[in-house]
Amino acid sequence: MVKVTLKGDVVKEFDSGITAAEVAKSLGAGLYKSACACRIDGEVRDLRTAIENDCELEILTFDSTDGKKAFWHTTSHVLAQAVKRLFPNAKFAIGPAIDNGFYYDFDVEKPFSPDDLEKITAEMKKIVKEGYELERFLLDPEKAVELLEEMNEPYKVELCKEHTDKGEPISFYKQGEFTDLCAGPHLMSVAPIKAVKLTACTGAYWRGDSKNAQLCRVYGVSFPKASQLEEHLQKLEEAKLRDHNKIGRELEYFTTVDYVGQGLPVLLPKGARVIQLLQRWVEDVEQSKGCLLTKTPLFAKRELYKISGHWDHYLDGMFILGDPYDETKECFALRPMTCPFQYQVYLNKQRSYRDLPMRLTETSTLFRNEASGEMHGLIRVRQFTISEGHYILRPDQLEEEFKGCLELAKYCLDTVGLLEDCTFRFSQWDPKNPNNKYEGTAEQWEHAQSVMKKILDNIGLDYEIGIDEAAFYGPKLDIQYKNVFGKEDTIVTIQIDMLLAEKFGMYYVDSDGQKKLPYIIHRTSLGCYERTLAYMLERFAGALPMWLMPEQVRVLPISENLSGQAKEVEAKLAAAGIRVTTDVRSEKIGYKIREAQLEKIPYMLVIGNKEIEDGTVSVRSRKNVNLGAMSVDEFIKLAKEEIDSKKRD
RNA sequence: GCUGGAAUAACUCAGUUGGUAGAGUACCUCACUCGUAAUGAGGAAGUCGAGGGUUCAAGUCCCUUUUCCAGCUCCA
Repeated sequence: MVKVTLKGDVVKEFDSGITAAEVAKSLGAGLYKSACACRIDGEVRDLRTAIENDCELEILTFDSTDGKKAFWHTTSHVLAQAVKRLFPNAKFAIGPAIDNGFYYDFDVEKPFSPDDLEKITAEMKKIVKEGYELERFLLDPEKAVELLEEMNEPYKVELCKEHTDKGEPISFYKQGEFTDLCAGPHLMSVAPIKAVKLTACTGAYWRGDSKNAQLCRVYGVSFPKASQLEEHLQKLEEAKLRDHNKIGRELEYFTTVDYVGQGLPVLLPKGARVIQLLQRWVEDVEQSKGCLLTKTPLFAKRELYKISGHWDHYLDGMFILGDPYDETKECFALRPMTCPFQYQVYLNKQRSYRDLPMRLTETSTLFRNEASGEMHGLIRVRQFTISEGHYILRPDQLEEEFKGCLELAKYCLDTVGLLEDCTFRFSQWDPKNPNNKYEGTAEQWEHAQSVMKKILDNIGLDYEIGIDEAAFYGPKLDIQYKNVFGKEDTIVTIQIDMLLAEKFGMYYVDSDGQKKLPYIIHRTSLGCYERTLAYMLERFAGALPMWLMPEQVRVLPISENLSGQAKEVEAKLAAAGIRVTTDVRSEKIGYKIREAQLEKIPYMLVIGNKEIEDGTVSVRSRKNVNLGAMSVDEFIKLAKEEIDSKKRD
């Protein structure tokens, strides 16, 4: 007998060797029916797992993350089965569950067309109806490779061979005529997959390496109920309504022009104004934290980048002015980073340990020649402006200054409303990086990373580790943000650099009279303004916090002949420092309100004969709330409070 | 850079097997002077992204190219 501890610390006894599925069945037919996988002593397992020792057992349904994953993973097998039936020559790569569904990579002669996807979906539905049970079986590594070779699956053979040296048996899952190499866990049967949608068909490189063959990746999502699928698709549609690339254009924050070029958005007055407001605020915050503002050139001779290492590591990413390979002529490059420029400020004269830390910051426009497929709205562009700082410091100051940088970034992100959705990534080097990406020795890297780890752990920060995500000169703490499509990018980065100071000969004279190399922190406090604006537009669906709105208040006279009085109100507000306009057109009040609402204007002040008699304004907020009549002074007080507090929804 | 999708009026989109361009909104004019998300009438507006080709005839078919979108790779 085994003792199984269930949810709520309920302990039940079963015969040894009972499967998790049978335990679920004993607990209730409903639970058994909806069970997707289980967790045994904290580890996610297959429902077929036999229980031979006392353990804690949790039955995972579709409501749990891991239950969903098993469900979606099984759906990816159904997808593969359908593809095999319709396209017998397709070769299979991998087909995992992801955060919002699943995908499967196929090697096919021609990528699937939308038409093909429909046919595949129909075949999947057929397979689900056929209701196959999944069977799991184990093979010795050699036998497993043999089977996969027999099946003529070269990618699977390659995957399998990686595990053969461990000597452990290799697991397979079989449903009907279809067998796949797979670690699981999986559903007991394909029958519960009632609703399936294949959402996209794109290219993806084998093993994520662009040097390898490009495969055809089919994305999809599935649910136990059709209504859940509909709800899911509805949510995706709603998310798209927040897409900055859509509303940023509609609300006239930015536009793009064919003949200007890719990745070169044109900021319209509203977008330019928000960025101006952000920049002024960030510069003030930074200076209040002891930062010194610099203004350095936007481009420099090739020689500067040779010292910094950018010429060797980043040439493809730079815009070059001149022939990079003609050493007899002057050649310039637009700057992709500020570091080597800002170091010149430090190098301007001899520095003492007393001068450190020296916190340099700049509102810095950068140029990066991104590959043509990379550009995306305001999130990924070829020219952007970032608050970029370099703190030059003694080793003993590293921890405190690093913490200061993190506090600054968190403060900035919190103020603009993005912090709560951020995640942290400790980006480390990969000694096995095949492209010789990293400068410095293994010792230097291990040292820098262990120092950074200690600092992060002391702070108690919850972070993920990103291998091979470091900068070429050092490890990073990246603050990550997801856009409305779930794609993650870095919004803020703080980096520890123990290499570049030496390259530039940046010394300080220490208290013992010796010349020593400083450490450098590369940091941004709010990231680049274009990207931050994009995320804010998505986060607030265009209704930015009032302190950043280009137009904060609109005065709406009920009829055209009251525009004189309305203009007086406008002047009063403007004098109080509020950004305000008046809609003097001869339109109905409902029409004017509708327009102001669609433009997300925080407050609308309606003025009719009644208000003029009472000396008041009728205040309506963009949250569709009528706040009633109040005096202009009262409203100014209310508005100023909201602006000064940088309040956000 | 790679894979797939797209580009028609300022915007959102329709346009059948190839037969010569259409709606709503916005804009302009006029009337209305209005009470919390769309007043009515009229008008103007398109080299169908660009270039080439097939054809008696191309928005529609083919090729090239630019830009936009999703994904991969890369990256703030």
